Amino acid sequence: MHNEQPFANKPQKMERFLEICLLMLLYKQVGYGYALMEKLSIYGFTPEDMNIGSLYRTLRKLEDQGLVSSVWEEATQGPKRRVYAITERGKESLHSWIPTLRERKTRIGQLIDSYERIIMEK
Amino acid sequence: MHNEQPFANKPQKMERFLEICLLMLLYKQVGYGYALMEKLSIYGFTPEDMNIGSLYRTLRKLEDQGLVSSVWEEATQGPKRRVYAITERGKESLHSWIPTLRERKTRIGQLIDSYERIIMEK
DNA sequence: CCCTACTATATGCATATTGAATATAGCTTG
DNA sequence: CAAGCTATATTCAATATGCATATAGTAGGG
Repeated sequence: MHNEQPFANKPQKMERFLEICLLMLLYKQVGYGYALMEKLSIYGFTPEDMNIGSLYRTLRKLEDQGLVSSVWEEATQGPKRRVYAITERGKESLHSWIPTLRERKTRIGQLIDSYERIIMEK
Repeated sequence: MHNEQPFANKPQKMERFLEICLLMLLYKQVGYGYALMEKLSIYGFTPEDMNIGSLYRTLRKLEDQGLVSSVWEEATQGPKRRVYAITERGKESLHSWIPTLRERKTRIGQLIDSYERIIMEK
C-alpha cells in the first residue's frame, strides 16, 4: 500500500535522513541490508550506533511505500540476500528531498555561525 | 532527575535538532514557549508544521534534564508565561552538539554532491 | 456585561517509532 | 558437528509524536 501524499517533505522531518541515505545508496547501486549497513558509514552512521533491526524495518517501510523493490538472490557464499533496488517512484522521492537537504544544511550552518558569534563576544 | 550520561550525542540522532535550536535561542536570550515557536522559523520550523504541544513537551523535557530552568512571569498584557533560561549544564550540552552539527552539515553536503554527480552523468 | 477571539500552557489518547534482545537459518571452518 | 559468521526478521517494552481538547486569563466589540 502506497502513501497517498507522496512527496510532502516537511523541512524539519530529518529523522528521515536514514531513509534518504538508503535511497541515495540504492540510486548508485542495488544492495542488501547487511552491506548497506556498512556503506551507511559514508553518511555518518557507525555500525556501533546503528540498529540493524531498524535498518531492516526501514527498508521494508520503503518497500511498502513503493520507493524500493526487492528480490531474493543467492549469494556466491553465505545465506540468501534480499537485494533492494530503487524504483522510479523512489528516484522521484529522493529528488524531492534535495531542496529540503539544502535548506537543512543552510539552517545548521546558521546555527553554528550564531553559536560562534556568541562565544566570540563572551 | 537528570540524565546520567549527559552529552553522549550520537551523530545520527538529529531528530533532536529542535532541542538544539531551543537551547541556542535560549542561549541568546530567555524566552517562553509561545514566542519561541515563532523564533524557531529562523531554523526552518514553520508554525504550520510545528506542533505546539510537542514544543511545550520538549521544553519540559529539557527542564527535566536540567538543561533549562523556568519561572512564571506576569506579562505586561495577556496571561502569565513560563519563561525559560538556559542553565550552565544546558550551555555545555549545546557546546557538545556543535561538532555533531558540523559533521551532519558535511554529510548532507556529501549526499547532495553525490546526487548532483549522478544526475550529471545521466 | 457578554460574546468572541487571541494568548499561553498543558494534557489525553491513539498511533508510530525506536532500542534491545532474541529467533531463525544457512554457510564456513576446523 | 560445534562454533562463529552472514543475513534477515520479529517481539516487546519504552518513547515519541500528531491531533484534539482542556484550561484560563486577556482584550475588544457591541
